[in-house]
Amino acid sequence: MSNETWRPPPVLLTVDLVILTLRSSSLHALLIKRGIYPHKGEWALPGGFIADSNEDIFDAARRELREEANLDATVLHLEQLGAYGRPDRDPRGRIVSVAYLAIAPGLPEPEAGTDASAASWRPVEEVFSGHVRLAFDHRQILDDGLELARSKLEHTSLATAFCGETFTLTELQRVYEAVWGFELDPRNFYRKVQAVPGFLTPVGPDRRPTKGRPARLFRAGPEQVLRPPMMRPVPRTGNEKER
Amino acid sequence: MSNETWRPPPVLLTVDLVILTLRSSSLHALLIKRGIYPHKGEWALPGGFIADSNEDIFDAARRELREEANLDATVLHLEQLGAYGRPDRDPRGRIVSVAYLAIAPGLPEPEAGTDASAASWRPVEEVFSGHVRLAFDHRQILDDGLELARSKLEHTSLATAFCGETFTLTELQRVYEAVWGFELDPRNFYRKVQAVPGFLTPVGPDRRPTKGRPARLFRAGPEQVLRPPMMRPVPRTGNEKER
DNA sequence: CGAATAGTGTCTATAAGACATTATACT
DNA sequence: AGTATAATGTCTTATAGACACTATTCG
Repeated sequence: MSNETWRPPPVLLTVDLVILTLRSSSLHALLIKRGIYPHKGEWALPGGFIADSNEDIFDAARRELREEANLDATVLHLEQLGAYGRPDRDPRGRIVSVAYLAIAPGLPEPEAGTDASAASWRPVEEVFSGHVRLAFDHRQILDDGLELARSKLEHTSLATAFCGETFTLTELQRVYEAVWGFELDPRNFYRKVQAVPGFLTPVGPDRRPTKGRPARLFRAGPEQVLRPPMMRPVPRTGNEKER
Repeated sequence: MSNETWRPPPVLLTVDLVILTLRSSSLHALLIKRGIYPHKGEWALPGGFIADSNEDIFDAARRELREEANLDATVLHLEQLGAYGRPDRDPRGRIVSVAYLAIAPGLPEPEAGTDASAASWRPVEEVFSGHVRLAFDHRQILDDGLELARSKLEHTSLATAFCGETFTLTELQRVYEAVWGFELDPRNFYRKVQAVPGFLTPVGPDRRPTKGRPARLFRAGPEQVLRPPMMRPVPRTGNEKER
């Protein structure tokens, strides 16, 4: 169907980042206010073009994470979400974006990056139920990133990526509650996380002081895959009382 | 970091397809023997460049599915696997591939496509345990596609995409067994699929004749998400008797 | 001692795993 | 009748969900 002289059309490649973290027990995503032409002034996911033809896409994601969010990718969870390539997604031309999901523990205040006039952690609940408009197809990407995070919380140890090096059971429970949007029973949560081999490793005799009884500390265990899984309480998607 | 005149480097975009089907109760993938330069003569996933700057990536996957595998994408399950963009993955230059996973029911014999000197369904077991070399990073892509299929069999109705319009419980069980590589107990399988609301819809009084008692027929039900999930018997990954 | 938070047990319902028998068709 | 395959029940074990009390620290 193609002849000998046909050459495939070149495209430009960007990476976009869905960076999630917990701030005061609620889920936040890092957004930037665009400082340049397409969608200038609108909120968008941090990201940018690959730097040169030899830059690996994953490396580009790490670089953007550092440049735009001032986060060290070597200690962060970072995984690919997918490629977004609708032909009309960017007015500048054919630009395909490879999106990454990053999970950050702490709360380093964001810095405005190169192309951003502002960067800030926004509650995802506000972005969705409120009416924050996102540039390009970034709403879709954020949505997909959230669903991936929600899903991976069930059967992987991803939740620990939201926590620091060590954490308490209550902190871990807050992660599940914030990402899933459900309150969990602390007694059942306690029983379930303890029952998964390799999920959590107790840390010495140290305890974290609180207003009440000090809490035991844990760190992420060796197991990446949770069996049995931590299942989400209710529906995953819409209708299920039917049939 | 970039100055005003800097322009991002263009890349070329391909789509590659992991097409899975069942042939005589064992899992097969469609592979082509490359007929042109890079890795000529080696086995590879079907795929090709996007046709022009206005072609949507998903449409390109559908097109390749038709051109290279003679399959009608409108009735097939087709979903994105991810983007593969290691800088050295293709000797022709910077070529990023967006991989798709396709699930086909029937057994239409493949046709050699444009750039392929041969196309054939190969048992995936042979590709992995045997030593079929795959071109580019296609082994990785096939691996990822397989794992996605295995995983989605657990909590979605993807298994029905391997079957025709209507199917028997035994046929559906063969899908799970072939993809997971485990034999399942027919009695427990029967109980579990029946217990998931919306998974299967019985089809009239029709039965499929066999050598023994004729089997009831079902079609895929309305529910895409399986609750409770059909969980894989053993380990998902390596070590779990520890701790 | 009272307030605050952590840590744990028990009972019940639902789902999983192992296992054997009955049903319907064909020859 | 014999063979082949489908359909289904029961018992036991594991996990999930609901729920309430005890433990440790601080002021």
